[in-house]
Amino acid sequence: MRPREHLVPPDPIVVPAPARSTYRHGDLYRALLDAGIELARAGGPDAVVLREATRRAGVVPNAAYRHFASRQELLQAVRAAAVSAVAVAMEAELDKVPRRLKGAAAARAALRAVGTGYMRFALAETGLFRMAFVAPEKIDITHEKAKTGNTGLDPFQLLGAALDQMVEAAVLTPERRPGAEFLAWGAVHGLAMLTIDGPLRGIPAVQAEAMGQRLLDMVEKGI
Amino acid sequence: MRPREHLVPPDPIVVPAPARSTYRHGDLYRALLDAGIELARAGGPDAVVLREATRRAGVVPNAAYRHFASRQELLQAVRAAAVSAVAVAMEAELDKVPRRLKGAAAARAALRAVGTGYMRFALAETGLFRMAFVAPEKIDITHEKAKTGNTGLDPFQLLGAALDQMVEAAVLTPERRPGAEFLAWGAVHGLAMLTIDGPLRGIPAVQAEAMGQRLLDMVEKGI
DNA sequence: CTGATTTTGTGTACGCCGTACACAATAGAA
DNA sequence: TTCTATTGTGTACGGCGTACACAAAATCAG
Repeated sequence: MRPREHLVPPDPIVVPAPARSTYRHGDLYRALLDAGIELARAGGPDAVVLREATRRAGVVPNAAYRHFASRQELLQAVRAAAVSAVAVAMEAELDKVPRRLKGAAAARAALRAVGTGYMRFALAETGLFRMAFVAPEKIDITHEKAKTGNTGLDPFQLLGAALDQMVEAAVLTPERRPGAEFLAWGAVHGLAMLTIDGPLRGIPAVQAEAMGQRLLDMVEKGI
Repeated sequence: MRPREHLVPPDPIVVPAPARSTYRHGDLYRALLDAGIELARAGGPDAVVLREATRRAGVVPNAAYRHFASRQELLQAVRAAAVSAVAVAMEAELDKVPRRLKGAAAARAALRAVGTGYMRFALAETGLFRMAFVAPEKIDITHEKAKTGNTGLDPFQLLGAALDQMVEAAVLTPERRPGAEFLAWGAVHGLAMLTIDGPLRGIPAVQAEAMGQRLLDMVEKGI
């Protein structure tokens, strides 16, 4: 828990206050989560301000504490939603893989789809992407349902499945399989970071895409 | 500029107050920068709290504004120092490369040294590493002197030099050279992030090292 | 050397944040 | 219906970044 700059409320104009009639809100948990997601989408993890979320839900700041023990807990919930969105983006790319592809070609295409989905999500939803992969408080490799896409798999599992497929198709030897997700994930993740935050920031989407494909070539060849 | 949690001062016990005798501090800029570096080392970017830095320098909060226009500007200075430290870590690995190696072997060893230095720094100085590569406010690919190591090169330039060496040694074809730093950097950076913040966090140093070398194999083979 | 000027640190103040604690309004159970 | 657990409110605190007016000391003009 560290302090942070003070700020004009993240978005003071939009969503002034829903104006509640009943004393009870109805679904404050959801409202706060949604507000948090919206804030994260617009400005990444730092923009997820508890007070602003309650403001948008039309409720007093402390009301949040009936549903989240702390800001950190709200952040975790938003994070889970962001991770889930990444999974959905991957699944979208996987769906584009032609069904007619078999064996090695299909396996390669699947791995590429997973990587491409990841990269595209990073570019299209930068705030949520950053939210998804900030340092969690505690190590949670737990595959909670809140983090999955439509297939019920989270991003890590989707990647693992693609790699398994490569082993089956004999594109990847079984000895190289253990830990391979970290090589692939790491490579793609790093490039994504360079593109959204680092020296590659602001390059045209076409070039970013090209660089992404080139990196996937490298992974495919070198993994 | 987003808010952040409030906190017990990052380290309330240590460094209570140097207790100044003269009205002027002497070198407040340096003192604040050093305090900032110390804070970053201990807790990453979020731990760099302007008020705490002034506290450690034994000065009133606003005094900082005579040397930094904002907290953000202090952060930038700390960041430059962190980047410089990364360069030094890379140079340390480069120095270990046996002088007798020539041509291809030397080039490969240099690239590996750069990557290894990066990874090791990430593990050994996590706070500074995070500081070095947080999203800068503005794109600054500027190679300022504050960011270089002992050779006068910053991390990016050290990597570039290693890749140039690979082209000279004909390990890397000239067509593949442009943009190659982003592939290599991205891959290593991503793995570093997974290791310090992601699912690989907390794994024994030996395993982390092994994974790093495996990733460098992949880069070497696939770039 | 002396007085004016510039630099650098101080004091006070504001609004924002996360959050603790006591209290009020309501919904659901008995 | 009354009792009780839940959920939202009011008030308050301390920490943060930072604006503005002021004070001390170093620097410079004469």
